[in-house]
Amino acid sequence: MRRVTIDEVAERAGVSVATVSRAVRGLPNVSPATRKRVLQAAGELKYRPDPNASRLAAGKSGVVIMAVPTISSWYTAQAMAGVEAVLQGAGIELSVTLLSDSSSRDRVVSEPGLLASRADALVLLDLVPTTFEPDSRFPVVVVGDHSDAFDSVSIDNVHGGRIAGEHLVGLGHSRVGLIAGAEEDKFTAVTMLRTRGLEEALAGVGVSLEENAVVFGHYSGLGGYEAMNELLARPNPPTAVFALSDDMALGAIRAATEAGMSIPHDVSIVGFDDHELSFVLGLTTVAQDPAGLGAAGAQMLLDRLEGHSGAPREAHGEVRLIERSSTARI
Amino acid sequence: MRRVTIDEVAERAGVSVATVSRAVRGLPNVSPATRKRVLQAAGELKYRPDPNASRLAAGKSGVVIMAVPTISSWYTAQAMAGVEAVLQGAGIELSVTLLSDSSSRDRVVSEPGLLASRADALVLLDLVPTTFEPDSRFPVVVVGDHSDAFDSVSIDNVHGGRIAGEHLVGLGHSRVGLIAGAEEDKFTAVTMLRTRGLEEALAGVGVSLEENAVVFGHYSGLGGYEAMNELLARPNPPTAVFALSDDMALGAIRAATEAGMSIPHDVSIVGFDDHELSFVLGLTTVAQDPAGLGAAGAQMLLDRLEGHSGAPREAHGEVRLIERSSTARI
DNA sequence: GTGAAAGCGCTAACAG
DNA sequence: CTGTTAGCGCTTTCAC
Repeated sequence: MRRVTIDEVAERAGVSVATVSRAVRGLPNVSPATRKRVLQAAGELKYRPDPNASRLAAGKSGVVIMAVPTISSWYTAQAMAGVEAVLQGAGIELSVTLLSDSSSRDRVVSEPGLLASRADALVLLDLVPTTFEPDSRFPVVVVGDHSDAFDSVSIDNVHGGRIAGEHLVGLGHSRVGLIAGAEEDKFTAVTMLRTRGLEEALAGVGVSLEENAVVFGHYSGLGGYEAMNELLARPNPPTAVFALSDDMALGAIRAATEAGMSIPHDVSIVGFDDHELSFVLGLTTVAQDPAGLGAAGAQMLLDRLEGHSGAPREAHGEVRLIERSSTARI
Repeated sequence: MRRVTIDEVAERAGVSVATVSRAVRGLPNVSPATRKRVLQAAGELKYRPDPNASRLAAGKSGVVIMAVPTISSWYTAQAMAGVEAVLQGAGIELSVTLLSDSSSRDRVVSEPGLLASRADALVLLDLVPTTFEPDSRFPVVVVGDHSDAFDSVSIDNVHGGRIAGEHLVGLGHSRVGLIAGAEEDKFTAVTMLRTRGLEEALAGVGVSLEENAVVFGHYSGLGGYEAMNELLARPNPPTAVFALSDDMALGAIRAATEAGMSIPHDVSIVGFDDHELSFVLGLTTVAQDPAGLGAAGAQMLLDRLEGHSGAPREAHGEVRLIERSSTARI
């Protein structure tokens, strides 16, 4: 597997390395005959340009890094798939970096430039840089959250929370519980925004979200299960529960069922995400499309890489309520 | 963000570039005082080595590529997380390549060397190379499947299928249905092996898996849902169903419930994976740990990268049956 | 349309 | 312990 170099191809084709370089990259200024000869030689030798050499010489890396807070969630996987799809189409490599602990997140958030040495551009999932100044030579896009300084693509989380709340309110519920994400959610405003949306909906009918009707489920199924158990143990349990992710909602359903309640008869549950199992399990939920967000973000990056400059752009993904069988009139 | 080069750091620290190179990489043969001075200068200048230059000069890329058949499944996400964790610990980048269509899979499977130009090593998820010859200079590890030619780490799928089958048989079931993966599963033997395990268990009590008790669910929740509906529409529906993934099992549960059946009373269901929601939803399943597989595979790669040579090694992950509430005596 | 030559920024002997 | 000196393989002016 010794590397076949451009020199060998040049020699075999009887041309200079410069010509080989042009020919294999499809650049102009190569006669059809020469190009054919070069391509043939390259093929016979199984020549593959060394990406590192190319990038070094060309002054760019051909790699974009995607930094994610966690890798094994439905949301992350979807977003990655979306990013990967458009990047692959552009011949760019996707490198994934996990920022699992908050110290590594802090580091990237305050100094995204650290990653600049490893790639041409950066996509941040649910993370927004604080002190970093935009630099036209190092495009950064924020997916899943909003940023004033960088390109970003996100959903309207307040609206998402609101439609969930309105749905519940519309069904006559006034005592609604909230299963929020993680308490130490410092870098994403998601929990906060969705909560605000819910509160707005409740306020519309003169109800407020009680302090002790909020529990945290850490965006996991198990977390949602435990959170629901807590909720049900309260003196005056809610008649409806809004979980900020489908995983948590499903856990909540389980808890309610085990407690002998039937859904939606005894308690209504709304989730957020619309991941595949939600359909299958009949969960009413606020649907979003993280793969679409990722794809849109990657596209913005590509534009920047192609020289597009200008003010930070902002795109928004859709959210909509999908009514299934986990909610009902009280 | 013009690149700060090693020369500038060298000049500022009053040493040669070679010394800077050693110092920043933590190599020996640099006096503490000098190292300190260099690091300081580097810090002030915000120097970051150009990865492409480093890789080119060093003759290696510091990148390993992981090729996956799909990116947005629980299994893949878990495996990626495992790989990423150990690679990150070794300062190696993880680049992900999606091989979504079978032609791209074909290409990689028959010529993994194509990816060799982009990385130091390759981890293949559920894909095993056919014609490619191992090359000590380009380590390849297969995760999730077995290979004679390469290092591999997998689970005993036959055993997994067997314990699921034995569990069902032990509960008195003899008419069991199978929800298998995708029909066009050419490159992974997973479906085949688990099926064989089930058949062995059934054979133990003189029963055989009937042809028309097998349907395909494409490893998705929706697929499992539809597959279960098919199964239930048959003349003599099974009293127990083994789904080759939890996603499909959960879909199957939904289908059965909708059909007015209660689980496990009317029909028992066993899944495979033990992903988080399975616990939450009380699914009896064959547990496996793809993150562990990924981590083990990455470790093997690291060993190879450090010069370990020798025959292909083979590691196995555990599988075990977790009994919950979706199965019962007939 | 094609070639010669000068690097891209860094690492790795080899001296000292 | 530190500096010198070749390249790594490719791209890119600038001549021809």
